[in-house]
Amino acid sequence: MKKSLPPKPTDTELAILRVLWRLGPATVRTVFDELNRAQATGYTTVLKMLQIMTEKGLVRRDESERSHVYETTFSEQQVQCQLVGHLLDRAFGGSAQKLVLQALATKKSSPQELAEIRKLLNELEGGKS
Amino acid sequence: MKKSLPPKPTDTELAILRVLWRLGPATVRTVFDELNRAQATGYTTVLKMLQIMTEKGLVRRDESERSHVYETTFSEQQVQCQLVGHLLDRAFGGSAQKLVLQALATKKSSPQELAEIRKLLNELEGGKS
DNA sequence: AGTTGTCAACGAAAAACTTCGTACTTGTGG
DNA sequence: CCACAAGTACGAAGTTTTTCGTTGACAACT
Repeated sequence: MKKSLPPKPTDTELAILRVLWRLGPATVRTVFDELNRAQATGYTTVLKMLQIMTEKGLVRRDESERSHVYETTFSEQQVQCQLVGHLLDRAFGGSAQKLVLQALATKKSSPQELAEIRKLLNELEGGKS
Repeated sequence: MKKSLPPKPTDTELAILRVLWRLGPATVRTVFDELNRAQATGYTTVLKMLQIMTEKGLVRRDESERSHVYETTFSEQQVQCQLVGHLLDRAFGGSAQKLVLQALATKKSSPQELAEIRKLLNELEGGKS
């Protein structure tokens, strides 16, 4: 079974995807309003982006209503996986360890977060078959 | 004290930076040869890229010899930090934890690597001031 | 029927990135 | 001095990404 992988989204596309992940299926108007909380942008710009993203397969469109409703094709995790994989190859020579160390060094994490990571670490080490 | 941060390199630029990190200061010819091991590309293309990267401040150029010698302006770690920070903001809502978990899930790491990570984790938790 | 507001579609322009041909320079060997 | 090899500079074209103005459709309201 062949799994179609998400094309790597650009930064702008990612910003839109993040809105859709947060709000669920939404119209251009909704995405536009939400996006404008953070950054000024034109309505037709968002519309065009969503049209292009539809062509690329990043989102799907329900045209049954006059205002089309867009939803993401891939889960947030799928895309994150894609992006991490890309960065891993391009910048870290494929070493997840280096990336992780860098990430932990880059941004302080709370004790809770560190505990979460430790937990996963235990599973990975312990659950070794 | 103003810290000049590296502009985010594109994928192509990153490929060149990686050669320079690996080999140290090098001429266009050297970078070109090295790059062509993996992917076919033209000599003047590499030259042009290095010229542009010089303008952007990603590399510096020693023109004292006829064949100019290029070297990176920023360390591999500095750029990795920049890229991780970028991805963190754009795709993970700033949560290093999520990125780490994703990275560990994306690619299997060896026990040694996991141990390394655990070590850093201990330092971060223990070295709490 | 006419006006108004909302929407999708389209195309064009701008910006960023990538590639490479061509021209000019300089050093080397004949 | 001439030809050739290796190098840099430059500009142009191709590609991708981003932005937005304009147009036409459609519905609601008067």
